[in-house]
Amino acid sequence: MDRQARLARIYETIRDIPRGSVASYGQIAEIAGIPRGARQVGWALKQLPRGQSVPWHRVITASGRIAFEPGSASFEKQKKLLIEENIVVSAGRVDMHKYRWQPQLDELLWKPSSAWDER
DNA sequence: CTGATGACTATAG
DNA sequence: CCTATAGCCATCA
Repeated sequence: MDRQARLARIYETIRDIPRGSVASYGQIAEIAGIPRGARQVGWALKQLPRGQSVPWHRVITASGRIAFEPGSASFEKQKKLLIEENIVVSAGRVDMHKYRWQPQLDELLWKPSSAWDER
């Protein structure tokens, strides 16, 4: 799998995170078929062109923290986006037990689920 | 090829 | 909770 394909799979997986839920870098990597690729997910998001429809803010660390340095512009931006979808962010942290995305098997097998809504 | 880097993670103290 | 340590792995100088 080349770089482009990996980037595409990572972005697609993140697009599947429903509004109001979050996922960890490692979780996204696994679902995208890249075991132990947490750092690659972080790298992919850093490469993400602005204006792309990828909910990058729903990706946080496995411990429930926003990966950016607290107080930084990026940190505040992500916090704002999370709060906008009613996710509680306290001290830069999110309750993973409460908000962690738990995809069902059918969601993973049938990705373009949104396509059904279109017809 | 080599070593450094980092939007990571798990574990130990 | 915090620090240290060790894995991890694509990418880049």
